[in-house]
Amino acid sequence: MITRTVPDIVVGRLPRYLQALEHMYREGIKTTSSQELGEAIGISAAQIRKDLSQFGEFGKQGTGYSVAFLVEQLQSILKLTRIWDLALVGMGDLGNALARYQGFAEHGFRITAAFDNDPEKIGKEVAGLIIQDSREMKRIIPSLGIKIAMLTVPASVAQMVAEELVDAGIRAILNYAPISLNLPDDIHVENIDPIIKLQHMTYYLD
Amino acid sequence: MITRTVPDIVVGRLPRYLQALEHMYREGIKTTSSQELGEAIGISAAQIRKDLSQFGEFGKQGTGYSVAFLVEQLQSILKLTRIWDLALVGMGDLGNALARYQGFAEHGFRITAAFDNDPEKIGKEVAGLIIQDSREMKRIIPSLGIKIAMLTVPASVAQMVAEELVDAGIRAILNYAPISLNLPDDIHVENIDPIIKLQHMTYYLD
DNA sequence: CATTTTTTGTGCGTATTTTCACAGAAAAAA
DNA sequence: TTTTTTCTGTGAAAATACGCACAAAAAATG
Ligand SMILES: NC(=O)c1ccc[n+]([C@@H]2O[C@H](COP(=O)([O-])OP(=O)(O)OC[C@H]3O[C@@H](n4cnc5c(N)ncnc54)[C@H](O)[C@@H]3O)[C@@H](O)[C@H]2O)c1
Ligand SMILES: NC(=O)c1ccc[n+]([C@@H]2O[C@H](COP(=O)([O-])OP(=O)(O)OC[C@H]3O[C@@H](n4cnc5c(N)ncnc54)[C@H](O)[C@@H]3O)[C@@H](O)[C@H]2O)c1
Repeated sequence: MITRTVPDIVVGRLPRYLQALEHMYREGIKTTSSQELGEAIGISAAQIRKDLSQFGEFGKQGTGYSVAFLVEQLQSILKLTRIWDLALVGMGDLGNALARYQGFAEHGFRITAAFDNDPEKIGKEVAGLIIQDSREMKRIIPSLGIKIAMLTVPASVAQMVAEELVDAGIRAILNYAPISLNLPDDIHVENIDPIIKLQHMTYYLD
Repeated sequence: MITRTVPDIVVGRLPRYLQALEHMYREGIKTTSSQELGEAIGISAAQIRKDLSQFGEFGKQGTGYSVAFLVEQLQSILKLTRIWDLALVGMGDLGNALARYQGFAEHGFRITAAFDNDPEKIGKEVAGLIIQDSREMKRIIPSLGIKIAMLTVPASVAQMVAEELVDAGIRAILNYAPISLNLPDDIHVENIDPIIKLQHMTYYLD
């Protein structure tokens, strides 16, 4: 049996399935179908079944899927059955909002270290975290085994700071700076940029 | 001449081209090529040329593209040659960070109205905006001609508030709540959700 | 117990998206 | 001027992604 590598576009949809399923779980819904799940998130039922079939058989004909079981399976596929430590770099307005956001902890992501290079900010506490000097990243990040960073520094320094993060052993970066980072191929970068999203939407407006 | 409708996936890449080109412009770079632009953002040169060819011929053989001219053209295609007014709904941590973010204004997006339903917050000022009662959305939004909203309320009320926004004449929503909104097909919704992005990345990590 | 209904997993055809590769235009070099 | 180099725009090919439609399994109904 050959283990075909799963397309990234499929992997990218799994968290959306998981989000909807966890919502159903909280609502007390025990069972769902590809049809119902698809309607909830605007994806065709066939697509969902095809995507899931990449990883195994999780449903029962005539019945559909057990919500709790499918949540478990998706968490396992996405490696969410452990706690992931995060580094947060750049404690300005956005960094502070992220530090206080409860959603990360609720989903097994723990912000374990916060960094800035502003002497005024270093040493201050935010949401139970002491802001540390970003010159210490290379020492602290490996010592805590952190593999994922959220980058909320100004665009002008984002590339440089990203390189420092990679140097410190970071393997994945969630980049909020409005610039595309140029990093080695084995570093996973995802971008969050509201301007890009707004510009996408204006195309369709008058 | 048939005006083939441009694939959404192509439209979605244009803001990224624009971002990189504006960066080049600020750096004083006058001319670029599909090759160079592609390397800057990690997209193949052929892809960029194909995408642009959907809208016209913007380059010169042997020379490439004038950065300033291509910026102008992309802005025009994406309808960015005007100011877009935005409504910001939900003035918690994230809403406040967004209200203070300068990037919107720098790109022609003006947050014109901010709403919340918390009596403690209504009337307060944030970044020059007076927070208004969200019960007034239906009156205020049309009166200011606002078509785009950023939604930063708790997930539990996001669907309801989104429907109120549509009712108030909003045509496009940038949704930060971790839930998929169910709205009429002609409303453009884009989601920003860091958890979804992190869960995508963990798949590739050990 | 037989029949009908529901719903999965998937083979296969279709549609969409990406890449290739090259003619031709402009610029640079000879 | 002629030749060489550079780089676009685009058909055609290749690769990827999507969706239909159905056998098979389970549950519900009669
Ligand atoms: N605020 C928002 O809502 C928002 C929204 C979208 C994107 N962004 C982007 O996110 C980033 C941060 O935005 P912000 O509004 O919080 O900006 P900000 O200026 O408030 O914060 C940036 C922080 O980064 C720190 N910093 C600067 N250089 C550093 C370095 N070399 N190492 C470590 N820390 C450093 C600064 O001291 C500051 O605390 C920017 O790139 C911005 O474009 C912000
Ligand atoms: N804070 C973050 O960094 C962050 C990151 C990602 C996503 N989010 C999401 O963004 C949303 C807001 O996050 P937050 O941390 O700012 O939460 P928050 O609780 O600080 O703010 C929510 C705000 O919405 C207001 N609100 C509640 N019901 C409302 C209604 N019916 N009409 C108008 N306003 C209403 C509240 O009064 C509050 O001011 C949440 O859905 C959250 O999951 C937040």
